[in-house]
Amino acid sequence: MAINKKDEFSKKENELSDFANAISHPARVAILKEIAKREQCICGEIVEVLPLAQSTVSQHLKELLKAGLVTGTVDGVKSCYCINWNTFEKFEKIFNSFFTKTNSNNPKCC
Amino acid sequence: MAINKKDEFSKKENELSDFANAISHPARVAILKEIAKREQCICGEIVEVLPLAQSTVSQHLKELLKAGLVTGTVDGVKSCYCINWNTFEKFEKIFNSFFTKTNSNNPKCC
DNA sequence: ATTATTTATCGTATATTTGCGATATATATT
DNA sequence: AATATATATCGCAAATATACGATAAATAAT
Repeated sequence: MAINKKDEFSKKENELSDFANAISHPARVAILKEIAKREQCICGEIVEVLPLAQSTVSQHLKELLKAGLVTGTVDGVKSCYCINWNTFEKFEKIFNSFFTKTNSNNPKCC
Repeated sequence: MAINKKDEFSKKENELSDFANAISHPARVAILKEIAKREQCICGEIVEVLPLAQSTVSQHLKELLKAGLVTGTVDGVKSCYCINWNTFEKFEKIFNSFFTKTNSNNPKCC
């Protein structure tokens, strides 16, 4: 883009969009699903399941880490990833506070 | 990207990531917030509030429409937008079914 | 009829994302 | 020590997203 305008928005707006951005690609949804299913997951197991190259999966995992949706620990040569439920809870709270469905069946709505 | 691999993922994974993608920019979060606050919102009122050009806001609204997060009706020269709560409910269901927090305080997790 | 207002669309520039192969790095195995 | 294995990072190409000004289109006001 010409200029990045994200700073012009509030912190909460950015927190919410950052979280959403982390799950805005089906590969990252699939990765989270895989980790959640197994409770914890070795990187290689994710690579096996996904239709993507190892380096690409590694990049997606890095993004999920940066956004705080997963935690990662090194276990020898292997890397173990888990869901960071705290972040999910935080997101749920922010999400609800923003979009409280106060007037869902308002006749004025189009 | 070299090749778009989104087709390789399931329909549900794509539905979830598409919804998340729609709210993955603070401008779109701010737009949704503004509409939710006023129950319904004329395009011009959103443009007034946001730090973006009219054409840019229009583009963001188009994306929100495409993703089904808002509905839009024409009222003379003006355009009226409302939150489509059905989509939000649908998202909530898919989101919960994917990430059921079955083992949140599992000691195995890292 | 002409002009003003409102919003959508087009064209364009730039930034970011996605994806992969190649390579680096770090631990395990022989 | 040499080799194998697992994962992260680098560099690049291509696709998308973001942003704006200019313009089109459609209705309202004069």
